[in-house]
Amino acid sequence: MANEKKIDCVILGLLSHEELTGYEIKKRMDTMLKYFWSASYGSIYPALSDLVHRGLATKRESGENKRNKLIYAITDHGRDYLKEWLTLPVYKDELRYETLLKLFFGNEQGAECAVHHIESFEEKIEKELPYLLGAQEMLKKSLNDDTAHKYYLLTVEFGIKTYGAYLEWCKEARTLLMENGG
Amino acid sequence: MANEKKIDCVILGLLSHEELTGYEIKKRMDTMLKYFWSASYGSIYPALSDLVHRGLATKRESGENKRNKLIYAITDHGRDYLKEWLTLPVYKDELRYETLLKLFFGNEQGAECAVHHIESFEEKIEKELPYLLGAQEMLKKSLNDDTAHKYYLLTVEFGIKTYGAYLEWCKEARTLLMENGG
DNA sequence: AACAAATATATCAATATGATATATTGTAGA
DNA sequence: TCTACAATATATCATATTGATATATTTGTT
Repeated sequence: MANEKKIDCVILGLLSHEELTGYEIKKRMDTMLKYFWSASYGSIYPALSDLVHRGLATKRESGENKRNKLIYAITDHGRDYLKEWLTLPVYKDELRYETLLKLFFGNEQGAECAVHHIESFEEKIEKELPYLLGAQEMLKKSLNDDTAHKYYLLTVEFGIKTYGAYLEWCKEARTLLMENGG
Repeated sequence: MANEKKIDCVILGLLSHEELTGYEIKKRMDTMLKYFWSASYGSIYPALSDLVHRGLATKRESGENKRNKLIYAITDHGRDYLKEWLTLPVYKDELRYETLLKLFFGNEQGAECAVHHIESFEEKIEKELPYLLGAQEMLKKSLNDDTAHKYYLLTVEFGIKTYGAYLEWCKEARTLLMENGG
């Protein structure tokens, strides 16, 4: 077992907290994990089928409606798999910032264009930061309710720290670009 | 023109600075861009062929050896393409940190395991930071030699700022995990 | 001359994205 | 009650990319 499909691990991780549908898994990722991970439906649904196939998760239909929700739960086997993955060394931490890419090649278009990208980046960060601060406050209060909260808090504080650094950098970068000509 | 293949844009960006072989392109990415972007040979070589096919780059053989290097250069058409992409709004900035993922689900294995991942992360950052600081110093000195250096410096300083924030966070995170039990 | 390391190109199965199609459920307002 | 819209929910697929690997050449070292 080395270099597992990441999507399997994220899904099992989320299922280790609670039973979820594919749609809910996507929502969890787009809110709680969005600061350091993402995935598309195109990987989630096939992965769920595969996990059930391999006995790492179970699928059951909920309710008695026309079209039932498909609710997935982790199995003991799945939990073992997750636990093993958690102990393995991290394979890769990766940044994929298009903003930085456009900036690196910024000389081709000039300072005005670069400053504009930095401003957009800044706005996006400033918009998201309050949610992280809110989450931090809530998690700090409920730290004793659930031992898992400590781990959520850690990742939220990672977001807050890095976002703070981003905002500092934005200011300095704009200054550098606008001095002598712009 | 919207949502271009990123690999095309990175390659054209690098070729806008200088003529390069596929191998050299990969090396540039693994050194200069590694703090915010990466790509594999499996995307670089097919993309180069495609760029030539579309008239955005040219390919020529170098030297008179048995097996010649294939040197690629950007065309005017390619430069126009790059310039247009640079003005378009950023589509996506994305973090993909397996360390944070393992931390988020860390409750499943406990504090000791989580602390270990943080320490590994910390070591990796501490090892890379000196290179960034070295690059910063060099670029600051040669800022007047080439107008592009200002843009390189910007991305290097982004790396330095965020790495600083990471190290601060690592300390705090370890403290949080180790207090009352560990 | 022998050998290792770096240079260089290429391919491909496995993986993931981004877009889209489709249908249902909940709900707010007319 | 009807209706329209948003949210919920599952699914698929062409396209993009990775990670691994194969292969060969050139350069540097002993």
